Amino acid sequence: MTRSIGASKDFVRESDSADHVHIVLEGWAYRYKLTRDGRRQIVALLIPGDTANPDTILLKSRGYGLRTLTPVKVLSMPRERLLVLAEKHPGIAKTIAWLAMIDSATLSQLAVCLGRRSAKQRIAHLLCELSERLRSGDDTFEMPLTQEVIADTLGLTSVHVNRTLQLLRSEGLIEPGKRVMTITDADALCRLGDFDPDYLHDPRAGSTGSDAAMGFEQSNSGLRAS
Amino acid sequence: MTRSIGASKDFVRESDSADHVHIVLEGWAYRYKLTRDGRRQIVALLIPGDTANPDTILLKSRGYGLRTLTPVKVLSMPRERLLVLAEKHPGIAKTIAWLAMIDSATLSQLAVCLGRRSAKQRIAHLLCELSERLRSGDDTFEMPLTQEVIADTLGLTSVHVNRTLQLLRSEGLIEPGKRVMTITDADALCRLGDFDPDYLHDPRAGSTGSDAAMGFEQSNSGLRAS
DNA sequence: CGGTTCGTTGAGGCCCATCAATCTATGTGG
DNA sequence: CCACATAGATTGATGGGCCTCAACGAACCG
Repeated sequence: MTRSIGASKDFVRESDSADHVHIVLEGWAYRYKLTRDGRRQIVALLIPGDTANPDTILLKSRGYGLRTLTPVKVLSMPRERLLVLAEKHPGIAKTIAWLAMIDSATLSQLAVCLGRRSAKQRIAHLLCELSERLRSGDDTFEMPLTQEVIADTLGLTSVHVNRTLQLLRSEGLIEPGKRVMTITDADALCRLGDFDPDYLHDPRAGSTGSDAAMGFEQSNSGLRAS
Repeated sequence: MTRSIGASKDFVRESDSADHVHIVLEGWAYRYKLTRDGRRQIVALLIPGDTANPDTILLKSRGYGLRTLTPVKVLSMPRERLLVLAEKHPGIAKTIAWLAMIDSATLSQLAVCLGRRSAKQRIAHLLCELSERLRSGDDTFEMPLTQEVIADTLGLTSVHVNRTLQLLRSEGLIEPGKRVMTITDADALCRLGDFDPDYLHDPRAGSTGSDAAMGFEQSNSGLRAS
């Protein structure tokens, strides 16, 4: 059920049949889409704990690929088993829906970045988001992202990412290292990137006084069951 | 439970408490997000049948607003009632999850447009998508979209949208009219926009031979119940 | 030690934003 | 019915952010 995969490996291709849901347990990966002319847009960066393809549970989407950045350990579950579980346990069904909704919210944020922010702002926003999601506590965190990966995430070119990173460094906001990023001025970076740290913390709305909601399990990790 | 709203009205603001789910029954609307400096990114165009805020069911997202384009009739349901229904009826729970996943898929497409396509391609893609979603059959359809709305959807300015529309017209691909759009050369437009008509037709994956899946209701409209 | 990936730097140019003005259509009130 | 206001479409001029092409350096690895 769990699988170890090397770095830089496509473990789901666009053409694959979408019959398994994958959860990243260790390492980094990403979800991406390709245009006909070969350009790439990374649609989600996946860190430990993330569900790589939440929509596979109900959709024959097949519209994207999944690729590892580092060596990765994934938990893979057959879609149909999840469907059985979801039917029997409302808590699991709810968790699945919740994952999809988190995905939507994250993608909306990405759309704002891609559509309405400058390169500087996009990078600032991405770094704030990663720092937040990794909960590094420290302002320094491992970031195994190639400049080209950053570019394909933010709709830029690697050349321009390079120059923009240097710009941010020269302004004292960040200090990039090898596979490591240090945020020197978190406040300024958040302001620049128009980053709202709350949008990730969306607690489940279910627990606000509704009897119905109380019937659901409150665990955040309904999919971790073997 | 159903409400009629005039044109160009915010019926949900970013700051509103997110306690109702809205389904568009008639008219056009959109979901949008604002940046701190006042720029706007439209994150979803809503046509009759669309759920305006599927994520509200489980998330206290509140990160976007909803605004009408034309006079609109919406069906609004309290979030908590949907939670109760979802718990009792797996089919409804599944429909809710399904809506969220469709939303993700659509947003992924948008991200590709915003990140990796030229203005010409973005507009071509949008028009192909609208034509498909409206199932107009005909190549002419009502399209109550301001050039500024198109711009805010595609991450452009209205000025550039104007010029690009003229360009597409001069190339014989489209024929814009007042509140109406005619697609003159659908094949060329799809090719230009790299449009895949299948990505919208995602049938539910549940019905492919799984006993578990068969247990779910197959209706596409689990939310239309009063 | 040669190959490969990734980062870095430079020159040049285009796509699209910005600013601003004009024009049209629509509607509104007197 | 006309004067006026407003929203949206159109057009021009200008500039800049980012892309493209290209070359080189640096780190890593078998």
